[in-house]
Amino acid sequence: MTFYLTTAIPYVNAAPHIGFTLEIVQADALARHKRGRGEPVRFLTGTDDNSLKNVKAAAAEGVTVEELVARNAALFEGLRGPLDLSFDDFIRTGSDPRHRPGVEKLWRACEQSGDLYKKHYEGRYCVGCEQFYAEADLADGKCPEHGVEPQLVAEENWFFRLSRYGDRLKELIISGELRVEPESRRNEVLSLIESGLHDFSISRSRARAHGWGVPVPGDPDQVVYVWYDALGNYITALGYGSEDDAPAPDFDRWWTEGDRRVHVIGKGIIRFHAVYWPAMLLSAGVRLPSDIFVHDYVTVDGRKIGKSLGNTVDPVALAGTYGADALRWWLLREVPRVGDADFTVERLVTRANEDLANGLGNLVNRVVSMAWRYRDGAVVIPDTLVDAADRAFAEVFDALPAAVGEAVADFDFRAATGAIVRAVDAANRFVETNRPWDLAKGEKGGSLVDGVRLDTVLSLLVHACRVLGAELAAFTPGLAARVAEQCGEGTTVAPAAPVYPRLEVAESDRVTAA
RNA sequence: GGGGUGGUAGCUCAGCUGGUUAGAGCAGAGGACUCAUAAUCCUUGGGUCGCGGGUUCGAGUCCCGCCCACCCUACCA
Repeated sequence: MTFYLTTAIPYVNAAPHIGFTLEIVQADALARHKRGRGEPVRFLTGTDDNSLKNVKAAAAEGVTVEELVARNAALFEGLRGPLDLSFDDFIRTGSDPRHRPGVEKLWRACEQSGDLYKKHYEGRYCVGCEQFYAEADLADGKCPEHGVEPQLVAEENWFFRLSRYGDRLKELIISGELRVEPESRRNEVLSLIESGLHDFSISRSRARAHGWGVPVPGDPDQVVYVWYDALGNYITALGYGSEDDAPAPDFDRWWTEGDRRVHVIGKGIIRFHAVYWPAMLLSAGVRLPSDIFVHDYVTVDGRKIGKSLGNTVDPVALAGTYGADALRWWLLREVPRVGDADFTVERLVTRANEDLANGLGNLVNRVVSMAWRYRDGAVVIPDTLVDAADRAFAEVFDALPAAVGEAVADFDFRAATGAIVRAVDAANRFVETNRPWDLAKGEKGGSLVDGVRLDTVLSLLVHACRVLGAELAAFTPGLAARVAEQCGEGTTVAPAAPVYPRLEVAESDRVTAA
């Protein structure tokens, strides 16, 4: 079963923050998990260069848009190493040559379906905000943000007949052909559709876009609305629209004929992904995504992330201090399925120490150490398990891959990582109840039974650690690799060495009590 | 204004279609062990399940109203 996974493409008016990190790590965990199961995976991320917010940010900094976009896009792409990401492809809507032809093709396809039309539009536009305001949103007729009276802008724009597609979208979502997760988000989308869909504007005047963006095919005075443009990245990255209908094998394989086409997005952009985008594809005669997984937001120290709030957390610095595994683990283990999650360095450190250092790390260390101390690193695997408790223990690890797989299939990372932690706990308990050190003493005292028993117990534990290493690979790749390496395979284990030392809150991160 | 989500032990959260004395982890208290990263294991205290009504033999779980937090959205009255 093929999996094509995407993140949303963030606009790059600033460096990446921890909020986007959640999204890309979730997508990465999905990608790694499926690859680990032997499924063909293609994982795309990228940047939205064409947003007007980029234009605004560049102006504020006094640099050209190209410069600003290139610089920040590099920062997003640069998350790869520090966060241990495995995306196969990275698209930039501005500079990537494959994008623009695809957007043009998509436009023409919608046009041919008769879904595009030009309409006169009038509204109160605040130049500072770069957006239109409804009368009701104005304070004393002035922009609430800038305190300036918005100018009355009247222009012709292209519109998309979204109103045509409500029924079909509803049907697709109800039938599950277009899956929206979690369920509460699905219901939200359905009620949004039921409340009535209105055509939406998909172009801006060239002047208002400051000449930035993709010109409308056949109407150079207009620029394609950034959302219409940006959403297209999911297929233009696969070669849709490349070189005047040259063959696009990737597009065929991963999209048209692919099994799963999964978008991972944040709650703020559901309407675009679950309504606008599918409608655009229906219009263009292109297949729809199969899954849209929606996550909520990360707050920091109890507050929404914002540059003006001064509480942005640099994920690269965080990964540098505490490691990619710790950051990934927190994002996947502690962020709830529904509801925002509050990030603090203390929580990151505590979670990593409890689960990874004290739990798994210590387990691996004690097991491998005993294998060396009592057996010189050799593992003797018993033919059959006669003891019921042994069988029950082995069953925990036989069942673990399926349990993790099901949780991941539900996009429930918390449940997936939780299942792993419970297995770790079971293994630590198994050590305590069997007390290998006592068995070793008994063996030394001449008990053959104790010797055999020791082999059995150690082999069960080594096997457990190997399974844990494999299941952890999607979530904490670095740690998982060390576990796998140390636990070896077959009848030997590598020398013992801590796979995950405890973390401490860095001096610079210590919050002074307010 | 409309729609939505959340409000469960000090903290972070589980609790599917209503059903025995409401759960887990962490933190707190006590104990055990020594293979291990002062790690692990066992025991234990702690909750008016936001508030107020209602339906029911029975509600954290359904219905109504309200409060708080957040999200999306809106010129119709």
